[in-house]
Amino acid sequence: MTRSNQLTTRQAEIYRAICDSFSERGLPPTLQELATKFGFNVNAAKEHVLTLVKKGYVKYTPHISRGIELLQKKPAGIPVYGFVPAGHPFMSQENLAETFVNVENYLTASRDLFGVYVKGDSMIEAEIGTGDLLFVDPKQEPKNGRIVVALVEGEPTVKWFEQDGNTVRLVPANKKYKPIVIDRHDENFKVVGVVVGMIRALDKKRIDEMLKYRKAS
Amino acid sequence: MTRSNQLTTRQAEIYRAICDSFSERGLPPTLQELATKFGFNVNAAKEHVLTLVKKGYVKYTPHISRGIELLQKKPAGIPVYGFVPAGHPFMSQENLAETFVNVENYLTASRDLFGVYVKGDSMIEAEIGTGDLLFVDPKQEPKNGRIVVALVEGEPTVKWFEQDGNTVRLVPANKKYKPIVIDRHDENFKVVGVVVGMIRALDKKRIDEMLKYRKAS
DNA sequence: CCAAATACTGTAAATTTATACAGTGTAAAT
DNA sequence: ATTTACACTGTATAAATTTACAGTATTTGG
Repeated sequence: MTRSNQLTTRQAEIYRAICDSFSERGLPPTLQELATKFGFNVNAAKEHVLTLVKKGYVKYTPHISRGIELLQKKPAGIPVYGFVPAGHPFMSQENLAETFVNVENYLTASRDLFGVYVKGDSMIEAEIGTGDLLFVDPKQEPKNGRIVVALVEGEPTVKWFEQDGNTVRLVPANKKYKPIVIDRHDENFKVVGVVVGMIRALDKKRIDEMLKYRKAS
Repeated sequence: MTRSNQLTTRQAEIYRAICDSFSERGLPPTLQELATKFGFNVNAAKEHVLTLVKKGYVKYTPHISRGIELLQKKPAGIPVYGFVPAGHPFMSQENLAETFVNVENYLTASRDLFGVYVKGDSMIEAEIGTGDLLFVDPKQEPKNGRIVVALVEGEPTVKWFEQDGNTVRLVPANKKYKPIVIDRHDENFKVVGVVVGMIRALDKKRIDEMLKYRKAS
């Protein structure tokens, strides 16, 4: 048997065409479409697809249209390398990536996850600053010590959550500001959700802002 | 005309089913599949899809199988609300979301973006800690003041990048550690890429670790 | 040299899928 | 009161798609 998962030039062309179909139309191609594109017979297309299956590049569900799935989902995420393993973990074969992330499967959260941008410095001691994008899970129960997004008198805020009986304390992570103390059932108070993650663009602008704060403190 | 892009309960069910098909099988459903799933006629399915098109939820390409595309790519992102607008920006109609993020289009980076997990506390003053996932762009030129991932004698590290002529200083964001000073052309030195972003899961474990560091400092 | 893998053609049939046109009944809007 | 939107059924047809089976010619590994 030949080196089992090595693609021939032709097979790589077919594989590439399948990937292109996904990125251009969001759909796998039909066998006919492949055949037309390459100017060969439908059966040739099917054989190629079955070969790609055998070599572990795609999945194929028979008896349905467009039953091709990509197994190495490049378009759905970014390769992630574990940190440290000596040598050159980077830049080598793409295959060495441990996992692929996309936001949803990086965070443990319900389907209703949403994001809010942070404005202000009230959570700076929790390493959250202006421009950061917080991921908020509205289905999760707030617990002591978690960071939550709450509406207080119509105003949204991000704070530490602390509850003692019916008294809730919303504590900012910045000594400049005072905690908000409020009754759990207060009409003007509502926890929107629990912050389960954060993403930050580390471009020049963001870095300069970060340094500015560091110098000031 | 009724409030044009408001979905009825039934329509939302159909829309949900289309989304599910994408996330479970990586494929849009055929009209028949929709019909079977809901126990109605193919034509009912088509009408529903056309309604979703009219209301701006999906795109439909006629005459091909599975010609449904999602327009507001829920499975590829998370709705993001701008922070502040008084009232209840959250919890209301999904439509109010300003944008949808996914990692790739949140960050300005080349296609070869990859991720590495952070281990250790050497970048703690730059608000980067153990467990954070850094996004690294290997195509970007390192410039003074940027955070980079470099290989020094085979060991990968995350540091501030400072260059003066041929001398490169890799500065840790933690007073406990000393900068690494090295020649730009040194064989044992290589910049792997520039850190362009970061994502952090803010679960219980991560928060506890953050608090531990805060107390210690 | 021979077997296996590669890369196809060709015809035909079976299925799946989309479309077309004609209806039905209910509820909400004007 | 009437129109419109909604949510369907039913039958029929056409087109797209997959599958099945039978070949051909070339290259590659042992």
